[in-house]
Amino acid sequence: MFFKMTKNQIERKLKILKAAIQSFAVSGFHISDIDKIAKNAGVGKGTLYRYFQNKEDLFFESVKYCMDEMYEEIGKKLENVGYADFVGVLFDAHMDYYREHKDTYMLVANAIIQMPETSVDFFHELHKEKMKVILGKLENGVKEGVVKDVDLEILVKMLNVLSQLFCLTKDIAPETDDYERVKKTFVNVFNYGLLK
Amino acid sequence: MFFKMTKNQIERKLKILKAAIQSFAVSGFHISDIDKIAKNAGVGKGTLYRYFQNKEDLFFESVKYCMDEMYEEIGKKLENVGYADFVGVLFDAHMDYYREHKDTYMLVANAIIQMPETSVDFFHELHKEKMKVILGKLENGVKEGVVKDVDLEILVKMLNVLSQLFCLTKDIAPETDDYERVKKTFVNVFNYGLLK
Amino acid sequence: MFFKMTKNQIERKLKILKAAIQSFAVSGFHISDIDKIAKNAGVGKGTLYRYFQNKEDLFFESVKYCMDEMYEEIGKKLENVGYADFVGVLFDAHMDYYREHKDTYMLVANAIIQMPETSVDFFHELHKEKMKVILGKLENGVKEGVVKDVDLEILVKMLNVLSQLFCLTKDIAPETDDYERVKKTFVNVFNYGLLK
Amino acid sequence: MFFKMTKNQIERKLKILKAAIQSFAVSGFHISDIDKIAKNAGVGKGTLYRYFQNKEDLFFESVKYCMDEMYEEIGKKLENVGYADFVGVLFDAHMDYYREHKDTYMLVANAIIQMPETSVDFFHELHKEKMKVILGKLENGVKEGVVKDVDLEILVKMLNVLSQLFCLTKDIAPETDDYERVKKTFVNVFNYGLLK
DNA sequence: TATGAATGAGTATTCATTCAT
DNA sequence: GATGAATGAATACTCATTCAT
Repeated sequence: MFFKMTKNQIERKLKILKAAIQSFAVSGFHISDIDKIAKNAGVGKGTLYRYFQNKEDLFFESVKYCMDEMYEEIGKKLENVGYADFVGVLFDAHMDYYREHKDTYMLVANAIIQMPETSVDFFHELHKEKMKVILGKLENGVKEGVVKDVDLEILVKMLNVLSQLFCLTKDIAPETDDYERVKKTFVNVFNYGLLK
Repeated sequence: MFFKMTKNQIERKLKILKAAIQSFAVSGFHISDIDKIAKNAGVGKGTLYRYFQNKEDLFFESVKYCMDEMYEEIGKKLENVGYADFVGVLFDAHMDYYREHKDTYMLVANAIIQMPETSVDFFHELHKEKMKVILGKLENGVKEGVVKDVDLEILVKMLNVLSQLFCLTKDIAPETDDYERVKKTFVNVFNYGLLK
Repeated sequence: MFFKMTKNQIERKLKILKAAIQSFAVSGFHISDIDKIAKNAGVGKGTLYRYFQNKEDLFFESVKYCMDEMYEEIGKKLENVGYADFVGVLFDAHMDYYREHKDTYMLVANAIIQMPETSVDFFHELHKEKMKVILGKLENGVKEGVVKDVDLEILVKMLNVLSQLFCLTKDIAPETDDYERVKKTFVNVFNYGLLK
Repeated sequence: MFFKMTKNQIERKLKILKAAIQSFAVSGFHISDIDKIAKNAGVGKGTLYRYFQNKEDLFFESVKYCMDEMYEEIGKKLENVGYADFVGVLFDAHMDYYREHKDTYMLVANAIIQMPETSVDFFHELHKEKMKVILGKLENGVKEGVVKDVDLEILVKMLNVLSQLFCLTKDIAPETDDYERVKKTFVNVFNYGLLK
């Protein structure tokens, strides 16, 4: 929208984005109120509309921003991990991120369902992109003969989806005392399987 | 709400419920329009409000109805299955149900996210209830020494959640040609684990 | 919109229409406020929207209503008039109507200019229709050899437009003391050319 | 507003005025957008507000400018005309101007209706001023005994108003094939009564 | 002096819920 | 009991005007 933004403008756009993320995460797309978002961001409504075309655009940008941040951090934690620990670290990475950025995390997890039809495809593309790092890691595991030769693309989806869902499933969420129990089950089943 | 409903009233309530499910599944909670639901059900708006307290109530009852139907059918398919096939059959059961009742399935899967705060707890309780059948099955497997002694409650959540999520993840949905590939990965990893 | 309206509903619609006419006449289309119109009509905003699709529709219906009323009354006054008096009576009819229904009159006169593109054609058609009575009258005059054989359609427009414009031209409006002076000029000029 | 404007400033003000006229003529007062006007004029919004107090002021100045131009040209065409041709030439002058400056012409014709209350009186004064030339012409006609001694002020208004209205009345507009027919009627009716 | 980013009052329209018939 | 007309709170978005740079 702008060729060049001043430092101030970049900060301002970010302030709006943060307020939007907060609102979308807690209240969802429909209940979120542009007026309140602007107020919380400390800017006028008109200003918000200078930086974002409309509510949908603001929503999409919010989700995108959160995904970028989240997968950046999760990716880092997986960088120097051995394959035996991979599943456990992935699980922890999700849970940690969830604990520290609950709103952000929820927004990403719920995004597709709330998202207006038009953005869905683009969002899927974005998601695929983010998964590439994790995928690469596992492919190396296969080459080194440590990881079974299952369909990795699908596996990654499973891991990712599961980690997310655990966060959303209230009674086994990271706040729970059961955390270790949950993690153990998750890691065990994934690493060694269900059947004896 | 009523001490006794006549046959006619029961039918009427059901007609409203069906119309509501259809609308909520396709359009979600916020976009769904009470007026249209009543019209599609062939009753007046006032009548709808005799049977359901408000929009939230109607939504909750809709989801409940769908869950009852869905887990009844999935439960049946798991009744006489050996443990080695358990994961595969569960997977198929979900996918089959999805294929035949796509809207209903989506409604159940998305319910929590759209649901107003107040109903969330109750919904979780409901979900737990439904999982009991599957849980019982696996517990027998443990007793018989065929299934590993992992935390089954958590395992059931994993299985269930994953099955659902596959339906929602566009490019591995049951319509895809990749169905068998997806199933194989799912079953393999769950039954035998990721590491060699 | 409604197959049948109850007496109450007809009254209600009329109340809204009256309030709308008042507002549109005084403030014009753009400045008029749906909220205030509803309030002045003593109904809720939602009710207004039951009877009229949107602001444009309300505007168009308002103008139509005024035209019907106005030309009905002007038409009556022209019914039993001899050709020698025709121009004078037409002039008076306009001025009288203006005096008693200033708002209405102004609304009709200004309608086309404020009207959204889409309704303009339909409005022109309506106007033509209204002119037919006056036209018929003059045609008889021609047949009877009392009125010159000029292009009557055009003449009618001239007469009509002029009468209207006099009302809108502040310093010669019917309130002015100059009224008789104005009328005399109008009648003289037209008659000298008009009568054989 | 400024004690002295530099050449540059005069040019700049004119550029803004031209852009405003264009916009007001095409879209009317309310739909016209200050932002776009400034952009089309190639200046910043702030600059526009240095030269014109507000939107209303800009509108008024736009109309004034158009009237000056228009009556200057029409006045010229009437300078050396005999009284027998006067009505016809006046009619043609209007029509010609309309054809070549349709937007401008419409703006002048519609101005009063769109104009905010406050400017209306001043606008009427302006209009009177413009009519003086034509009036003087006719007064000479009376002195020379060629023109009837009707109330000339009123006559001028009639002539002027009618000419304008013809332009605005769609199906007899100057573009139409009927133009000659219209003109003949106009001239005949007026002259027959007007000339001794 | 020129600019255009920031502002927020203002407004058409929708839709859950009520209640008179 | 059943109906659907009436209601008005709620909300995204625009645009004239200001003012810091």
